[in-house]
Parts: sequence; C-alpha cells; structure tokens
Amino acid sequence: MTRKAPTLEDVAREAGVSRATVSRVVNGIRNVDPAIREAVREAIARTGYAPNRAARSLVTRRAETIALVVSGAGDDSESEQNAFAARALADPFFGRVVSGVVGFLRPRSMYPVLMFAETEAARQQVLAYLRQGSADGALVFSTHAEDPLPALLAAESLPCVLFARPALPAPLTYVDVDHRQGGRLAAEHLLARGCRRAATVTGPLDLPAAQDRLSGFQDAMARHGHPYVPIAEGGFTFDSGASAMTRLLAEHPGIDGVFAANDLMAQGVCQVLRESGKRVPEDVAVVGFDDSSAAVACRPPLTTVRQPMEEMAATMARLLQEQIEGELTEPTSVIFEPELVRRASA
Amino acid sequence: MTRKAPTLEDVAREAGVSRATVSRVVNGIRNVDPAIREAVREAIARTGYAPNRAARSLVTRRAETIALVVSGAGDDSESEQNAFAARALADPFFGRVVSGVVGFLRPRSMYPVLMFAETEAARQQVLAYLRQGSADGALVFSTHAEDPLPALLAAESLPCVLFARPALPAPLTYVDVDHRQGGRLAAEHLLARGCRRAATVTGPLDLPAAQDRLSGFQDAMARHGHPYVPIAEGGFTFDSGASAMTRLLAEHPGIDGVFAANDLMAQGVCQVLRESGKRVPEDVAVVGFDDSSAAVACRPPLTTVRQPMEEMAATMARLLQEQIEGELTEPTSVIFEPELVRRASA
DNA sequence: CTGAAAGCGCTAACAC
DNA sequence: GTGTTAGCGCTTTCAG
Repeated sequence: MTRKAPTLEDVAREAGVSRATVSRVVNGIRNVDPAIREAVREAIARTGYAPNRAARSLVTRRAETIALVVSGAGDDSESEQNAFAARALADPFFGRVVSGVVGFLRPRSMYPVLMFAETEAARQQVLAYLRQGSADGALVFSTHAEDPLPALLAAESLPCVLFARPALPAPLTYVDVDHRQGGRLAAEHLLARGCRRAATVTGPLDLPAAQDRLSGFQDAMARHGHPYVPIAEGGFTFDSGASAMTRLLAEHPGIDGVFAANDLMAQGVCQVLRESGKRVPEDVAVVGFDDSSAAVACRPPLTTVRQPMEEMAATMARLLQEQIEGELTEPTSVIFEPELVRRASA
Repeated sequence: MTRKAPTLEDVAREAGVSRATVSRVVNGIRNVDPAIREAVREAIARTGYAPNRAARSLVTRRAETIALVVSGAGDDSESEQNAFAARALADPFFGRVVSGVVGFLRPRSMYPVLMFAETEAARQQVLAYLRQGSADGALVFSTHAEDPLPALLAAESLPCVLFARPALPAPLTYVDVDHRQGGRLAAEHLLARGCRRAATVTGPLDLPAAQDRLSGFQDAMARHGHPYVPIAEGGFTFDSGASAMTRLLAEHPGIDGVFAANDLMAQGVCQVLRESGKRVPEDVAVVGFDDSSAAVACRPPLTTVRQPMEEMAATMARLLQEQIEGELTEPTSVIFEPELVRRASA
C-alpha cells in the first residue's frame, strides 16, 4: 500500500522547526528568515510533502474550486439527463468557453468541476454542492430562457456569475456581448456586399440574446431602407438552422443574404442552400454568429460575428473570484463588443 | 453576510441527541432508532444543515472527486496550453465521453474535475492535484502516443484508468474497444455493398487504435481477395481527413469506397468527394468510426462503426472507483465490441 | 521572526 | 442503540 503521506508535522521535524513555520513558507508568507525558509524548502523536497487540501479547506473555509454548470429548464423527466450533457458539449461554442475558464483558473492551480443542471433534481444537487462548500461558487451557462437556477442561486446568495443576461430577471452578476451591435454588424456587412433581400434565422426568441441579435439586425436593415426582413426561428442547432432555411426559401426564393444567429445554424443554412443549388456566397451570402469551431469547419468557411468567448469566460471566472473573496458585493455586468470576422461565406 | 452554516453540533442540540447519532443518520447507518432518526431528520430540515465536505474528507481521506484529464504530449511551449483545451472539446467524441462519466458519477453525487495536461507543467499540476488528495483518482484520455502522463501516474501508483491501451506500455487499467473488429466491420460493409476499390484514411499511425483499425480493415479486405488497399494517414481532424482524401483521389481516382478512422475525418472525406463531383454513396461509399455527433451532422449522415462511448466511459469511472476503494488492486482491461450503424453514406 | 496551542466539522472506535 | 472522545492536517491568533 501507499504509506501515509507526509504532513506538516513531518516536514517540521525534518527541518527542526515548528509546524507554523513550515505552514508559513508553504503559503509564501513573508516573515520568515531566509535561511530557515531554505531549510524548510529542502525538508519539503526531501519528504515529498504536499499540503492536504481537505485540512486546509476546513480551516480556510474555501474549497478553492468552482463549478462550471450548464443548466437547462427541464423538470424531472430523467430521460433527458444524459442526453443533455452530450448535447451541451456538442455545441462547439463550449470549447472556447472552457478554454477561457481554464486559462484563468489554471495559473491559480484551480480546475472547474463540471455539472449539468437539466432537471429539478440536478439543480438541487448543484445547490447542495455549493452549500456544503464543495465549490466556492458557480459559473452558469443557461441554455433556456425559463431556467430557474439563477433565481435559486440568488435566493441563497451563493456566489455565481452568469453567461448572458438572464431572461428571468435576477440580481446577479453576468457577462455578455452586445448582441444588438452584433446583429447590426451582420446587417451592415450583408448590405455592403450588395444584398438586397436579406433574411434571418433567429435563435429561440424567448432568449434575450436571440431577441437582441434579431432586433439589432432589423434596426440596421430598416435604417438602410429595408423595413421588412423575412424571419424564421431556429433553436441554435444545425438541424433547426437547416429547417428554418428550408422554410425561408419556400416563401422567399429570391433571398440573397442570410444572417443566422449562430454558427451551427449557419452551417445548416449553407447545407440547405447547397442542396437547393444555390452557391454561397455568390447566390446567397451567409453570416453566422459566435465564431466557434463550426465557423471554420463550415463549407464555405463562415463570415461571422465573433464573441470574445475566452475573454468573456475568463472575466466570469475573475468576477466570481472577486465575489468569493468578498471584494465584489453588488451584482455587476460586463458587456463585450462583438467583431465581424470575414471568411468566405459573405 | 451569510451567517455561519449549521454544523452537526447544531443539529444535535436541536434534536437533543449527540453528534455521533446525527452523523449516523446523515450517513445512513442502520443502528438508529426509527423515532430518533425521524427527529434528527426534522432537525436537519429545520436547521438547513449540509455536511461540510472538507471536514468529512479530512477524516475519511477521500475527496469524493475524480479528475477527468485530457492529456497530450507537449513539452513546455506555453502557447499551446489554451488552444489544446479548445481543440480537445471541439472533438464531438468528447460529448459522449462526458455524458458517460457524468451518468455514472451523478447518482453518487460526484462530479468530474476537468483538467488538461498538454505541457510538462500541466502534467505536474495534475500529479500535485492527485497527491494532495484534491481528487481520488483520474480518468485519462490521451490524444498522443508519446503521452508521458500514464507512466508518471503509474510510477506514483495514483489511481487511474485510461481510455484506450497506451502506446507506451504501462501497468495500468484501461478500457478500450476492439478496433480491429471495427476495421473488419467497415471492410465487410463496404465489400457487401459492392465496393471493389476501397481505400482508407487512417488516424495517426503511432496510436495503437489507429494501427488496429487499419490492420483490421486490411485483413478483412485481404481475406476477401483485396490484397492491396490505398492508404492515407490523417490526424483525426476534419482538415486532415479532407487533405488525406485529396491525396487519395489524386493517386487513385477510381476509388469507390473509403473507410475513415473517425467521423470527423469522414466528414472531411465527404466534403472533398462532393467538391470533386462524386456522389456519396453512389460513386463513393464512406464509412466512419465513433458514431459521434459528427456522424449525424455529416451530409450525408454517416454509416459508421460505433464505439459504445457512454458505456466505456461509465466503465472507466466504475473501475476507477473500485481502484480507489481498494477492491481492484491489479491492472485490468475491459474491451468493448464495436457495432456498425447504417446511415446514408454507405 | 518563531513557537505553542486552539480549533475548523466531521467520523469512528470504544464505552456504556 | 447511543454517547464520549480522540483525532484527521492545517491555519492562525497570541505570546515570546
């Protein structure tokens, strides 16, 4: 068996000092004689000491762990549970999020705990996890407008930061992108390249993000003399994008430009266009949203409105950290500017 | 501020019993008078008690946490760090893995900690994390043949279970699929539908999985009178699949069937085929591997060799658990059978 | 600048 | 069946 791991006590004995002193050098506290510090360092190396996280957490009352929760709006239909996780991770959007979170956490030797909160039971588990101090706070990514988790978190004042403004208002800190501006960028680009009959495939319209991308797009179109824009609602998935495009094409065969509210749907749009014998971008220009890996994987590669996801996710982690440390007591929000990335599709 | 959380002591006082008794009902230990148990339950509800994880871990010497690590083979070129996480998650393969792990863990109120070990520094952090008991063990997914992490884990006998047989031999438990059989399935399907000039796009040939899929495919082809099969090596990515197909087509324009060693590459293959004016499956049949979300997203939807990923991942978690509990002391391996899933591409 | 000592909240013997 | 008690390994006053 693995013999008992060395403790502070062992190191102290080895170095001929007290536990307190060893603790000080481990935690990088200044007031330690350089010579002693060196001796302790050596003793640590010699014994192969590693501080025990549970013991430390018990006294500091910090888990030094944060939860990354992907949450939905389901009730208790168990069947959904696992499919939900798979679906959430299938969205290429997610890779950049995790990358941003990990980028912030790793230098602090912290790692995110992955949780899914699709059902009521799962939500309660998330709350329990936080309450018992298994994690100090949560970064939450809602996939549905009706998601009850933010409110629950707020009610118990558990530290958390949301990705995107919640549809159900709650006094919570969040990070978001200026979706209206993103819609505007898409509209102006389509207009600039000469589109005269642009349409849009929106996200689920109960989500503020989807609404705002739409209204930003519409406003910009209107401002340039296009009062009416054909719309088809999608669900942020490839298939929903494809079927929205099919509907659009049936009613408005003359469409020469499409703004899809995310890259996955834009991929579906391109797919349908190709199958209908239309060339992208020659016959129909397509602009996506997100700049996820789907944008590059798409044929043709998508011109898209980029959200600075890594930065946004890192900011979420930072705000959560500040909240946990007590430096941030009032809810706040940070809004990022989107940016148009030109590739081949428009 | 949030007032101090209730402790066992508080609940004990409230219920008029001792801490030990409360602990017993919390942990579901039998020897407790039903009436008292009920009283304690009520006291718990009344006080809103939640057991403190750090305190518990300190005495049980269990973190009740496991790490899910995606590891590579890099040295210390920092630049890679973040891109690695994004790239790893971009593989649709990953969604099913997480889903399987979570499926096993969740009923036990456990959640995976997500870690990336692409550089030497990151690997050391993973080891430190495990040594200090922040996690009880690791589920490791290597993306490279030269990955040094398994050996490091083995050297310190830290509990871990690998996905796939490691290229560098190590006395470690792993879960895998019968790749040769998978290759065989692909070959036989292509043959059965009449392909006479089948080729294959392999994975990185330093990976045992890629080698085995290839040799299984070749063997089956040979057994059916096709001693030679054109090969192009890919890197398990969309782009590598596309360029491998381009090379194949340049040298062997008459190809009528392709076995791509994963779905992502199969998608790239279909892409190139379409651009070359070949119809899938009429002109060229394509079979993928994995049955990841890419298989469904592909046009046409891919006929593919399915790995039971969720089951495999869940099994990994179970084996790790057994190892942590000390029930499993010798390395073992569990091999799953692949299955052909017929869709439109072949 | 260093050491002694008091817990953090919980589990697990061991008594009763 | 229930209570008492001794720590788990660490941080952190508080003296010196």
